[in-house]
Amino acid sequence: MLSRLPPLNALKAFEAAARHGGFIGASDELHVTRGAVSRHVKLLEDHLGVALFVRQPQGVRLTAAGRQLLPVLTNAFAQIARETERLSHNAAELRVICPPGTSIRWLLPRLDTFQTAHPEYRLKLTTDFYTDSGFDPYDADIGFSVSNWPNRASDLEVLTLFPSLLTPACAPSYAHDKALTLPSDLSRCDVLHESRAHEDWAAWANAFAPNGLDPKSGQVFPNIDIATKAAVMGLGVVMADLVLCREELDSGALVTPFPDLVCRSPLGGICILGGREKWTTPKVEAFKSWAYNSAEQDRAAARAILDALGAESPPDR
Amino acid sequence: MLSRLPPLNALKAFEAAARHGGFIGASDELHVTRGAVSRHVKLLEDHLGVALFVRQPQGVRLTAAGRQLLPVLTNAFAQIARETERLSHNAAELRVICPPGTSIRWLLPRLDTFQTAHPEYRLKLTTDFYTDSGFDPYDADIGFSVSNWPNRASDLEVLTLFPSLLTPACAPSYAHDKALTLPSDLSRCDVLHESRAHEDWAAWANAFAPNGLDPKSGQVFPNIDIATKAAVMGLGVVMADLVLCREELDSGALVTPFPDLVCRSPLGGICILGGREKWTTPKVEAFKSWAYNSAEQDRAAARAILDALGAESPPDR
DNA sequence: ACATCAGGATTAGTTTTTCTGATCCATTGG
DNA sequence: CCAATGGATCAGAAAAACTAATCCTGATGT
Repeated sequence: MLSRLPPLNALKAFEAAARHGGFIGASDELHVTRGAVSRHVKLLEDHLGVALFVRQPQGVRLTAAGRQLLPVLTNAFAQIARETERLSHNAAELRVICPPGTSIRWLLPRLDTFQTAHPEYRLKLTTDFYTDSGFDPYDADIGFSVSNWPNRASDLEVLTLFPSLLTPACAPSYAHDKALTLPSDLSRCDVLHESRAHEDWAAWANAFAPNGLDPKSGQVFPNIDIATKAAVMGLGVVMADLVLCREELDSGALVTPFPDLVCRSPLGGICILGGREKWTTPKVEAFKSWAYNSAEQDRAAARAILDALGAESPPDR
Repeated sequence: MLSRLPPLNALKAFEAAARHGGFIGASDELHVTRGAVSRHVKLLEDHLGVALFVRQPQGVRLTAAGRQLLPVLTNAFAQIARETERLSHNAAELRVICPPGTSIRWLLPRLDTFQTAHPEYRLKLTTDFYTDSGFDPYDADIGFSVSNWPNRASDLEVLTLFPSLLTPACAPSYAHDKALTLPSDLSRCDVLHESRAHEDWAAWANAFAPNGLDPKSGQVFPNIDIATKAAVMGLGVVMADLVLCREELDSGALVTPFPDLVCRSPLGGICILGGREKWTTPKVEAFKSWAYNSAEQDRAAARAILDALGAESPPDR
């Protein structure tokens, strides 16, 4: 393809002029003056060595050559326009995947501030764990761990938003009924789980109640939001994330029988995960910085709790 | 199509870069520096709001978006290149139609001077009367009359090269044998015709030998060249064009029994005919001016003959 | 470990292109 | 005859593209 193309802008001017049947229409469409269109067309005619328009006082008429060239250009430009628009449109879409619990308890309540801060992006949230539901992979993933992101642990970037601090929680009446004062008392309780695993209970039990309870026992709920609501309704003890359950803890709907026995989630915390390729694109950058700023309160709260406990744990990046 | 297109030169730069897998290859192809390509690509990426390349120290790699865009552009540019090249190629071709007699006796002997004067045009000569043998009509027609040009007498331009002057001619021996001294002597002769019509004999007979001979009698040859050669061989009397038969007349191969009885051809003369649309294009203009200049001698000769006869006929344009 | 190299990014300054805005010109319609 | 339409043209101004030099990063080679 050694420079066999005529000046492309001249082609564009000709295409517009031919389509409008005159230079004025083209100049309106292209937002330039008639003279500019006239010049472009002449340039193209000189380049090709063939007249494309017959000039008449009433306006221009296409020559045979012009009639042959027009549809080719219109078609070629349409193809280009279609594809570039599709890319732009795609680029303006910010596809985020976030599991239901985190969505309901953290992301969704804050999302409107992102939309107002970045109206240029249309955010598409998927709460399934991994719907590989599209041509194109997701731009970012919010969640507890790397495990959500399908088969690509290598080129993955991570930004932690806030640590996940765990302690058992239940309705005040339930704590009273079960007379919860020691971790070992939990063996008398109904343990509530979110679906995915039992790592949270296992980690806490490992730290504070070795052999005191079976992490695999108890009822399983589809996500942490429903498990927490079940605890509020007095169905048992949930392993509460101090950030995600702050509302219930603040309002007294849930109480923590062992407020000093707090452990970090083995999953590390809530973070944003993303493929390296897209990690520094403007839209992901915008989302990351919005999310990180939105989590500032949560990080502060977690820091306060850790400090109050004597801070034996170093801050994470 | 309201300006939905990205900067076209940026698209071209991207396409070349993507095809070459690097900016250096593209800069070679486009004959610009690497920086220019880099800038173009960045401009396009900014315009689309999406990265097309992943920059790495070893070079660039296409992103998913770039991979999607590349084939569309390559294809669109190829279509444009194909059509514009076809038009250019066509434009460099000068298609001339000229009947065989005029071709052999006037055009062909002079054609090489046109090719050397205008090597930028490839001349394609067709000696059929009207081969509508192509997508595109002919650029010019050389011949006696308007009649060759198919069904388009209205938007037709004409340039006369030289007038056609007619007088009977035959081999010297034939003139001697038949003792030709008066036009009425022709009734004893074999009249030789070129194929197309008998207007030439009819016109001459009408002017100088009313009722003296039957213009429809005699032998018919496919073109004026063969008819003339037949006359040279002593087969009869041909109605000779003083320009087209000058060689035989000068050499004495043919003689004119009635040198003072010259009439103008009813077909008017040899001219160039052309459609109005192409009449002033550079290539037709070049051909016209070359042909007109090449005919200068012939016009002078015709003028001399007319002057010698007393010039009762006005010069034609 | 250090120099070197390849490939791209960046930037200032220059060249080239393109655009404008005013002016002309030919035709057409009232 | 005059105004309006549609294009051509030209000088000056604005914008874009290009160059050339330099910087940067990771790979390579000794």
